[in-house]
Amino acid sequence: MPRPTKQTPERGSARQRLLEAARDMIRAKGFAATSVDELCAAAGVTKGAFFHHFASKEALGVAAAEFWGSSTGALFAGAPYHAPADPLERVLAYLDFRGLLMGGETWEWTCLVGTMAEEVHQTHPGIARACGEAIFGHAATLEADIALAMAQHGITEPSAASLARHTQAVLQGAFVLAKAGGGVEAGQEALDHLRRYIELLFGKGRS
Amino acid sequence: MPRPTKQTPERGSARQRLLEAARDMIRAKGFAATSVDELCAAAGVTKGAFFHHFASKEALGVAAAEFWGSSTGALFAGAPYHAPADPLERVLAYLDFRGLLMGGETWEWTCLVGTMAEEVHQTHPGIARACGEAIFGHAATLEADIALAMAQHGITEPSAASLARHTQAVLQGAFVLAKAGGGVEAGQEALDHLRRYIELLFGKGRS
DNA sequence: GTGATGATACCGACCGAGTGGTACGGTTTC
DNA sequence: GAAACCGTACCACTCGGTCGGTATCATCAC
Repeated sequence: MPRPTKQTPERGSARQRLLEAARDMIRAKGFAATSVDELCAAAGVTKGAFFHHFASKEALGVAAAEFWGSSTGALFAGAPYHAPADPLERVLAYLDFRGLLMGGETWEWTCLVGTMAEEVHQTHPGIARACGEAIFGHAATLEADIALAMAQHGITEPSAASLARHTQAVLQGAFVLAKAGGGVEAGQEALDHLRRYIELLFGKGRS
Repeated sequence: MPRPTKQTPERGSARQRLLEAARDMIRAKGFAATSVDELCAAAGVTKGAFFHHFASKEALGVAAAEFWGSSTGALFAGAPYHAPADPLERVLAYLDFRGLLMGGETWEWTCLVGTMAEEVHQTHPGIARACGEAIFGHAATLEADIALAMAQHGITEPSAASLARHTQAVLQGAFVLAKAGGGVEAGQEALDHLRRYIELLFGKGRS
């Protein structure tokens, strides 16, 4: 069966399994150190299937970044941090949610596109662009709540877009320090500082 | 001539040139994508020389991380940001200095040990450990000034060590966003937020 | 002074194990 | 039966690493 139905492109197919294997293996070993053969073995497919779905290893990298963007997009869209009525509370709840996500092995809770961007930004511009779209696209989903909170508190100083990007910078930095030996604690610590920064920016109080 | 003199172990020698080539090439292409052959060609040495000085490619990675730690250590020790009499001003001057360092191609001003840690944390624990020592060792050099500033302003909330580590988290995150397409502007933006956080923490004023 | 010894630094051909990628045949689905 | 899907065998090449050999110099017995 090439495609189960027309509207659900590839559910559980070889392509899907390859993307999932790539997501996990690249997070653990990096892009260059992940070989096509290993990927096929992990996904339970043959090399013929790989190069049927992806023109090259680089094309898989781009697809993996896009897959990451859409799957995490769905995760965050359905997350409970959107519940609070107050926009600032929603932003702080987002940070708490990111903290809850930090558990298990390091590669399980760190970011695929951050890792890939750091590694291939010079050698594979196409992959780097896809990674950038995932990161800055996710940052953009925070912008509305931040802008609302700023308007509500009469703040204009750093732009909402800039502050949204900064949350991602801190998270990416937290991942690096965690991998450098800081572990989950380093991640939580960075989140604590980011939360304190935002609380200070918005006058320390709530609502 | 094996060694020019006894007290200067390897000045401009093959080992030194290999470490410098590794510093630049790994920052641009990552550790796994940097081959020993390319490294030798860039350093102008043969493969025999490489494996005379380093037992393996992994050993070179460890040595490169240590080399990065000592060379950047010397750079920051001699930097002008230590001049101000006020400790808080020294901390803020450090951030300004980090901003001044951001220029040219991305790989020229991003961090070797952050890049390597992100890539090899799972596959080469020895390299990851050396990277961690470089990062957290550098953070420790900021701790004294931060502690002094905190005492002077009567602040106890986040520990000086934690805040020092956070500066490095923000910097590493800034590098990731820059590589993901944000460029130098993303780096400067993150530094601006970090500076604002510290100013807010210390009561917005100076001295 | 001289020759033997040994250590350090380096050269470069070579090796087996992978590497990304291809060719092509077969099978399944519409 | 066309097209998508996938399996197998294979290819040229590159990878990290090895190994025998050489060149240079310090040391020291004689």
